[in-house]
Order: sequence, then structure tokens, then C-alpha cells
Amino acid sequence: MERYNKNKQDSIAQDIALKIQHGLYQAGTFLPSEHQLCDLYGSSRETVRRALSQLTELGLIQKIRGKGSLVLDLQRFSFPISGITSFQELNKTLEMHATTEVLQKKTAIIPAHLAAGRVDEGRTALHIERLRKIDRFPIVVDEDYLLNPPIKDVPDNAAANSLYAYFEKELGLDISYATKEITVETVSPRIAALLNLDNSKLAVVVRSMTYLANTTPFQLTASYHRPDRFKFIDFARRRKISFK
Amino acid sequence: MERYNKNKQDSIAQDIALKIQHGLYQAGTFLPSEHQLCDLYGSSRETVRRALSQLTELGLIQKIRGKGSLVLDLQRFSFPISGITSFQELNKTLEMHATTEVLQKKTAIIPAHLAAGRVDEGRTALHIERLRKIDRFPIVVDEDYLLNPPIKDVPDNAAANSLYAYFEKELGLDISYATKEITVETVSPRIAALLNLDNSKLAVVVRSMTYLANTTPFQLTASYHRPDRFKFIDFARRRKISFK
DNA sequence: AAGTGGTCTAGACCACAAC
DNA sequence: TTGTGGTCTAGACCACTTA
Repeated sequence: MERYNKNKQDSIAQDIALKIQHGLYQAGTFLPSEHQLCDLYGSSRETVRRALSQLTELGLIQKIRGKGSLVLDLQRFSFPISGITSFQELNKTLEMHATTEVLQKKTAIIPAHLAAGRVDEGRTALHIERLRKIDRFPIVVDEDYLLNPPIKDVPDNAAANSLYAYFEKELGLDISYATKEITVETVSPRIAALLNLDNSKLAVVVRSMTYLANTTPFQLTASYHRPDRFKFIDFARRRKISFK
Repeated sequence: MERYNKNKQDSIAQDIALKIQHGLYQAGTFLPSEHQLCDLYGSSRETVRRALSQLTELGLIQKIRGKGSLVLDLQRFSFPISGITSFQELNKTLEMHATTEVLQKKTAIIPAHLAAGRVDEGRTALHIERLRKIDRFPIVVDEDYLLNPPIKDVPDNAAANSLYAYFEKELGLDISYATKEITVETVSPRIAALLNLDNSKLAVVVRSMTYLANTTPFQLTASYHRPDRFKFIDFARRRKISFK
């Protein structure tokens, strides 16, 4: 059961998640009770409950008082893309036949439309432009701006494979959270040509800013998606906190 | 500090959230330490920590070990639309000048494209069609299908105002989670006409299915948005659980 | 009545930041 | 060294479901 997590609660969550994914715990059935999970993992109830909270937040289970933790059946359609997940991670879990072409990698000034209000105007960053294809068809253009510090440079193979894997495993960065904004816009002729768009030049634009655990921003991204291939899937829970 | 929450942890979370919103705790500063919050609210540390977890999940604060809970500054641009939030709730918090027209309210069979795989084909439901306008311009068409049970009927004024308020406050339903899918599609002439779309007839389509705490599905929705007015804003945290 | 999850507590020990 | 958050524990009491 021990994996790469140092925490007991994370290990337990990871272990149960895998058992759900592999069908050991079937959708529509209940997990072992919290008491049984305590015995199984040799931990206290609060620790088990923290693990279950993570699974609840992810949408893997629903806790029902007096009954137990019901395994939900939401992954069948395709996996939630919400959260912070890189293209390569998706490529793996969804088993897409995707390729990545690195079109540019150079130091550049962050464009105003991306910097606006989020980071100093005119600041330079490492700019990486990538074209993602699935079955040879262009699907997404990613425009990344990586801030220095904390990122000095990126090896070519990391750009072609997974930036996140490089940041987390090689640089030891603690990627923590991101803001994301989805709109539909008329894009530049360059992007339109790369995506092979029709005359309307409409693309789905996902702008995001990603932060480390110490709240340092380190990545600004604009992704341009072909509208006919774009799909965003989300799982959300109703919050108990209200404003105003 | 006591509000509508019965839990201590929820009340604390709510109270701190409001203090952040009203500027008592400023972005870029630290909250009182957990120990101080314990004294302030007369609770144990774990309870305070559970409250802070909620705020962390919402993106209101970032906890930094050895330093404290830093108030984040992400709301300035506009409030996260992720989670489950109804149009009326947004209308209030964002102070939009929005109106809602109820176009239809009748019992109907759930259309196949919405039912697909999620609920029995051919099942009937209460269908409500609403047109949302901002400053007189049509922005969104909402096609709701409310399942019976648990929803028998909906009064006209609830349809015109907030369905969620009616479900939660009048019917006492415990709305818990939803799956959501965003795509861009060519829509029917009817929807195109309502939204006053151009010839391309492209709209952003948000399909969602909403569930009660007991995992009963009760609402299927397709929202059609004018592409030029659509904006989806999200806050996401990187998950420690990985699959495969 | 027995079993389940929901909430809360008081305390322990650790890791990290700042002085 | 002191103060901060991170993790874990053992136990208490409550609310709900099921039999």
C-alpha cells in the first residue's frame, strides 16, 4: 500500500483510489466502514476520515450518514479534467495518441493580455510554444511563459514531454494551485493557421496562472483549442460557505 | 459570528470568509495563528484547521508552514464560477443587472442527448426553459429537466427567481455535487434565434447533472451561452492522488 | 439495539521559519 | 529558542439507518 506519499492519510487515499480504479471496490457498493479501514491500515479514525475527505472532494465517493461511503460512478464517461492536470498526464490516463511539437523556446516579454493584473508588465520569461496533435490533427496550441525565478531554463526533452514532471521531479517545485479562465475568441492568423481553423478563426482560449505552495507564480499559459475538439469536464461540490 | 451554519467549523469558515471579503483580513497578510483562532472561537485546534481547510479549498487562503495562513488575492478579477453556483447567486454576488424570462414550464421527455448514459431514456421530467438577459441582451438559454421524484412541481416565481433557493429552502433538498461538461457546438435554429447568434450558430454548451447528498440525480441542465459573452473562471488545487 | 458516519476535543510530536 | 503549521492519536458524544 505504501506508495510515493509520505503521509499516512495520503497513502490511504491513494490506495483506496487505486482499488476503486481497478474495480476492487465497485461503483454502487460501499467501502469498508471507517472502523474497518482503521483496522486495515492500522490508523486512527480521524486519519481515515481525512483520506476519505480527499476521495469525496475528487468525486470518487459519496459519504452517506448511517450507511457508509458509496463508490460513485462518474469516471466512466471520461476523467475529470478540472484541477491542475498537464496534457501529458491526461495523455497517459486517457491513453490518447498524442504528439507534441515544440515550435519555439526562447526568452521573451510576457504579452500584455496575459500579464494583465497578474504579474509585472514587461517582465521577461521563458516562452515555450507547443502544438499538440491527436492522430496527426492539430488540437491545441500551448503558449507557456515560465517565470525566472524560479525557472531558469528547461531542457528540450522536458518541453517535448511533460513540463510538470520536470518541475516536480527534477526541480522539486511544489506546484500548488492555479486560476483558470475559459473564453471563446477570434485568434491571431498565426494560431488560426496552426490549428487549421476555418474563416471564423474562433478558438477556445484557456488562460491560466499557476502558483507554487509559497504563493510564487511561476507559469502563465494561454492554450488555444479547436472549438470542435474542445471538451472540459468538471466535478464540483456545493460549498457550504456563502458570500454576502 | 453565528450564522446559518450549525457546525462550529462551518461557522468559523464562514466568519473568516466574510472578514476576508470585507477587508478585515487583507490580501497579502496573514490570518491570526491557529492558536489565536482557537481562543477567538473557543474551539480546539482541529476544528479551526477544518475551517481553514475549507478556505484553502476555495482559494481564499494559502497555508505556509512555519509562517501562517496567507490571505490570497484571487477574487479581484471576478468570483470563481466553479463549484455549483446558480445564476441567481452569481447575479447577487457580482451585482449584474440580469433578468430571467421563463419561456416554458411543462412536463416533457428528457431529450436523448442529455439523458445519454446518465438517466433512463424516455423518462419524463419537468422542463423549464429560461432566457437570461443582461442589460436587455440575451446571454444564456437554460434548459432544465427536473426529475420527479424528488421534484414534483415548481412555482412560477421560483422559476423566475432562483430554483436552487426554492429547492434548498422550501423543499429542504440537500444539493451536494454535480458533473459538468463544456463544449462548443452548432445549436438549433430555435436557440440561435433566442440568443441572436450569427450565421455560424456556434454556442458554448454547458451540460450538467446535479445530485443530492443521497446520490439521487435531480437536475439535468443544458445551458447555451453566447460565445462572445461566455466566461468560465476556475480555481483549482493540484491533487496529491494520482492514477495509474 | 447495533452499526454507520458527523463533530469535537486535548494532547502529542514533528518540520519549518524567524529571530 | 519560539512560534507557526502538519500529522496523528484515542476517545467522547451525537444523528441517522437498518433490523
